[in-house]
Amino acid sequence: MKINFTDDKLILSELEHIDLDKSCACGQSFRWEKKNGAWHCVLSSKYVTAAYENNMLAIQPCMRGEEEFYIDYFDLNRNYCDIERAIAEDERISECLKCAAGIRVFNQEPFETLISFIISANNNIKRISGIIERLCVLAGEKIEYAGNIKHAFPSPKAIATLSETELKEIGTGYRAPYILKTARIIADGYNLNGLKNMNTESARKELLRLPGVGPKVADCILLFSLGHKDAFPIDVWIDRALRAMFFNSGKYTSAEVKELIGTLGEVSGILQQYIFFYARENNIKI
DNA sequence: ACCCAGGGTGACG
DNA sequence: CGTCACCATGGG
Repeated sequence: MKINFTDDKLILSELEHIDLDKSCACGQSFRWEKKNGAWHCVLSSKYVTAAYENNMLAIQPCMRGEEEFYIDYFDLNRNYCDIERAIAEDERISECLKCAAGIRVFNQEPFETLISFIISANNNIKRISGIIERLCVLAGEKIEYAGNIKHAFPSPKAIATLSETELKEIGTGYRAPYILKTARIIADGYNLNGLKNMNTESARKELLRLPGVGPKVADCILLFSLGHKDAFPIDVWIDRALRAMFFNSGKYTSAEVKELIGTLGEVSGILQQYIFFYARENNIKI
């Protein structure tokens, strides 16, 4: 990877193949928005745009000294060639590469990921995105850049001080009390970042104590924001994919799937993203 | 009208 | 430990 700057633009070149469109739209993050050729988002209270062309990733605005944040966010220090080679060599999942090659698992902000995936429960990606956008408009700081306006994801305190009625009015439904209770716990000083330094199982047990966080949501938070790439979220799509690809379209026990995930290695959660993308792209049904 | 979506909770065995 | 009704909402 080569790092260059022109004015307020960071240009990363000599990257392995990365598919920014798939990565931003695959359902790991709900806030990236594509506007005339570039992806727009607010990360750590800053407006940012990202565009990929000619094998170069351009991030703007980004000043010298800020590049490490984005290199980490897009997981650019990880060798995805090795990961895709491992997938290619596993006949059970190699098919996923046809459509999912280039996917990257972002390293997102823990609180935003926590609340976002509480909202995701028994919901669909389009509606999740809409709810989160309304939540940001309702309680997030307005951020402007070059004539563009977006709202930052609200702080724990900003959500904790909302009313349950306000949360229901933006479409959160029965999840409103979960969002409120969990935001209050975080605003009260709970150290989410501390979970990065624990082993995956311990961090998972901690997350499961938060209202609205069950096994699947916990695994998403671990994988997408706490650096635990061995967390393997199983939603309805992955459930179908696992049955189709590993269990001859039949049922599996928790012990069997745990064993399977173990065989997929230390970054099984990243492989999960390739499988998830494939399952949705092909609308697999059992 | 019915089914589904990046499921969690609580009750019950 | 596993199962299951119930939970809001909007799109297919």
